[in-house]
Amino acid sequence: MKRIADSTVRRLSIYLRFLEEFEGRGLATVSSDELARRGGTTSAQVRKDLSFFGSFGKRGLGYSVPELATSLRGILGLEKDWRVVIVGAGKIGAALAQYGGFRQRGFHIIGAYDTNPDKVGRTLAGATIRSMDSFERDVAEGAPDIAVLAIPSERAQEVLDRIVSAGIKAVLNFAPAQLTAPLDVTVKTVNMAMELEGLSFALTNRD
Amino acid sequence: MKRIADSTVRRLSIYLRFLEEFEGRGLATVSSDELARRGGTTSAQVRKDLSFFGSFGKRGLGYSVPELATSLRGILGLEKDWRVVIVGAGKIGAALAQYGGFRQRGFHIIGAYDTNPDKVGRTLAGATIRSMDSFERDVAEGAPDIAVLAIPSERAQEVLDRIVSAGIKAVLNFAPAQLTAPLDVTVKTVNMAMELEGLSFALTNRD
DNA sequence: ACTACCTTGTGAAGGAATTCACAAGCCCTC
DNA sequence: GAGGGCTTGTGAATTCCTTCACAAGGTAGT
Repeated sequence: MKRIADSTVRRLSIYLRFLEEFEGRGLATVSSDELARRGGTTSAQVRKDLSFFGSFGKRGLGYSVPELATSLRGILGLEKDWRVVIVGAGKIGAALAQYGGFRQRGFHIIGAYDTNPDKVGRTLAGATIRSMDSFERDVAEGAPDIAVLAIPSERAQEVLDRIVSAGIKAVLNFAPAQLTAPLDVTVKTVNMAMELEGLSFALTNRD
Repeated sequence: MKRIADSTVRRLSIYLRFLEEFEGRGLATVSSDELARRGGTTSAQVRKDLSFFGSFGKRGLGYSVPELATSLRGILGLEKDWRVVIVGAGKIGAALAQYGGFRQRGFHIIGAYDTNPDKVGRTLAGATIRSMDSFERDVAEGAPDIAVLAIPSERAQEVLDRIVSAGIKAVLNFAPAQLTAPLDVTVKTVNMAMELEGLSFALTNRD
């Protein structure tokens, strides 16, 4: 398959969110134009995004809401249940663990880790917090698909290396650090400091 | 000034982070190549990014670490102290308020809001949580620059509208919703659900 | 069944961002 | 102070992404 741009995948997420809203309201069909308006893009963009994966609409009519929603869930891999471990049970890790959208979309938290002995043994979103000592063993056994990295940036690369060598191929990183990983491991970084600095830039440099 | 791409601004943030690390280690100069390696980009990209704002290096030598750091702080508007209000004192809002990188980089939380009466009156990161009733009045008085929006998506647009009409020009949104605002208001959205779906896509569609 | 009207799917055009490649400039040594 | 070795700054080339524009195909009404 041709390489799909990151921006395209992000928009598919957005479209799916609207489709689910429409599904809930019982709408039968939707046009690329409606999806575009709600998603802050253009109808041509919507059609082009979808065209990478096939042909889902009916000319003259638009898209069937439930069918397109199902197709998008398939494309995004959301029909599968993903197994997630949270590494770092501090403020951010705990907030994430309790974030409802997680489980709702098929991301199941099967484990949580922290190096702080005070935290080990407590529960977080239904999972018992464990020490990192057992990490590799647990991963071999529980086969998580995704690791959420929520620890201070000083130790982020080091822990990422452990995650990678344990065999996990997808990481959502919240440490404000630029991390390196092999090409077959996908790392997405959510960097609040960077977003704030983007706002600072916008406020400083407007016309 | 020519329009600066979002991606450029994000990279400037990254460069600045490395420069501050180098500053701490007492390094005097750095080349575009070193910055590129650490930032996961190319030396040409680094030089091009900087060239939009001026000429900061010495040919044959590289960049003075403290000088470039100062220049970047200036470009990003970080020499100023920004006044931030947090709207929504739930799990995410609370985690954000306590995030250390905030104050450290000159973002000062001057207020917090929640509609839940149980939460009103408690303190969050040194600020007393207030009811939204006084929001407009408080904004007129305290003149915050940035609002952090951490409420459920159903009410996000409505609250954003209040933020906008109160006169705030920069918003960091954590609700998984596509929001619309006037062009002179900058909205950055951090959408965890979208990032997770991006990982799901990557895991599903790899070669 | 014919016509009028929509909306998709997609090559082609256009625009934006990245990478290339090299002249210009600075330092250091001899 | 001339030459060699680096590294910057930047037009030009390239690659990537978005927008345009329209033929193809479907619906609905008569």
